[in-house]
Amino acid sequence: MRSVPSIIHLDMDAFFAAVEQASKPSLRGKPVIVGGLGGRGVVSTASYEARKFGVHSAMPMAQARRLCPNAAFLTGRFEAYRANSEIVMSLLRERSPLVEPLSLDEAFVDLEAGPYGPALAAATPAEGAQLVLALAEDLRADIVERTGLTASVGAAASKLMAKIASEQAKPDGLVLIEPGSEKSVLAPMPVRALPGIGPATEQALRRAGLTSVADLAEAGFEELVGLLGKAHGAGVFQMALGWDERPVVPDRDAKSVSVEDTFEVDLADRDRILREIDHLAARCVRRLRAAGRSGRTVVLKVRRFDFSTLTRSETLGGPTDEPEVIAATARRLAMQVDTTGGVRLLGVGVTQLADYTQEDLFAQLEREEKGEADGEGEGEGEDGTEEAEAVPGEPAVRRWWPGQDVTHREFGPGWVQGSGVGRVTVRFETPYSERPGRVRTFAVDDEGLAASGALPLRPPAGAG
DNA sequence: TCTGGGGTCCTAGGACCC
DNA sequence: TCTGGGGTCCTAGGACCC
Repeated sequence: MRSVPSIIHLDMDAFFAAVEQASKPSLRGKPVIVGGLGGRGVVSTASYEARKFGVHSAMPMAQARRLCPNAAFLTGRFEAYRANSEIVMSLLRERSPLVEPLSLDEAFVDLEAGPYGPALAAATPAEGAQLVLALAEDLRADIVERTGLTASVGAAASKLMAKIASEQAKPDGLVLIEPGSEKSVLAPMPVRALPGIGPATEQALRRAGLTSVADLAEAGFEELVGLLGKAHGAGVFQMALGWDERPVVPDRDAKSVSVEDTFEVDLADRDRILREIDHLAARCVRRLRAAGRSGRTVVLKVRRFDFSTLTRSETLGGPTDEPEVIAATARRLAMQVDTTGGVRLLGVGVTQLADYTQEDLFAQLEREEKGEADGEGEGEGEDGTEEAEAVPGEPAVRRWWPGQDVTHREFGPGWVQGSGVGRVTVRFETPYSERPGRVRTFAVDDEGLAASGALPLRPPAGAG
């Protein structure tokens, strides 16, 4: 392993919630909870103010509301998260071409491959560590300057230790783990501190009397492989010794594309289930095509009323991106599963992706014979969000969701605080407002009110 | 008001092939 | 008529991560 801690792991602090607080001045310093707001939603991200009340990711939203009733509860605005993620990733790429994003808010960077690589290679370990610290602080400052958001950074000689270090650095911090000190840093930690050890593995290890990383290192390769299986056991043993040679790999191609929906009320009706599968297949295809890819194996996922989950898959003769083919395959798979008692979730996915779209000749031929147009629409917007189901003979009712960006003809840009009983409440403020904005209430069908896009967190250059 | 959505990797059995 | 042994593909499920 290298002698200079030139691998960094960057993790944005409470990313989704932080973007909301930066976008909405009235929420700064207040508990903010982002996630699914329906009856079956869970918390995606809680701001640090909300975490003080015990709210955390993956917690059922109903429980979060009980713990922290005065928080702002918002649905995700992925457009805004993606835009800020791209700014952060571009700042990372200025430091090295070897950037490996793990999600919108997390990435590894190998500084040795970047402009400071030669300096790092020539430095003594002590000088190298100082240089990495300076580079990391510079990066964190750039991120604040460009987005107003804070990031935590870990630096080490391996991905494993860089990730452990960034965890220690949270929030808004920087931690460097000296090369050579890996084993002693890890030893006192609980086994759950190692990435890849979740609740099930923790339990298996606990039953064998292993609770700390030191216990794992002492147990040895043979015992861990016996407890956890070949691959996992070997991996856990290496991690316990602080040994990790995995390279930072940029631009990994996705291996699957899938969409799924949990329904507010379990679905019992077979026809309704088949219609939902058609919707999901159409959404899945839209994502597939946007990525310029096609897939050979179609996967149907069903979660039943009792939360038991199963998948059924079918591999086709060749890759396809035809909505009709994917929908028909998923429907066929659905006919094989017992749905009595109701279905809580349905999902449609595609794997065995082909590098780029190879036209499915059979489906194309079939389509030409029938003279069909492309399967568009499906009652959803371009971004895949669902629109209210159209009811013939009735005007469409507009839906407003908490957190949503809007503009009003008279009052300008703002965001939806809440809506109900025919009213929608809007707070008029932008990321650049110096004070919390004013609140006004409108009829849900107010003609002056319209949905709008997310504003950048920093005013565009030249816009004052 | 119990438990989202989008992924990755691994295991294991049976089919199939040489 | 006491059994072969790999390698690869397909399918299903499970653990884990953010």
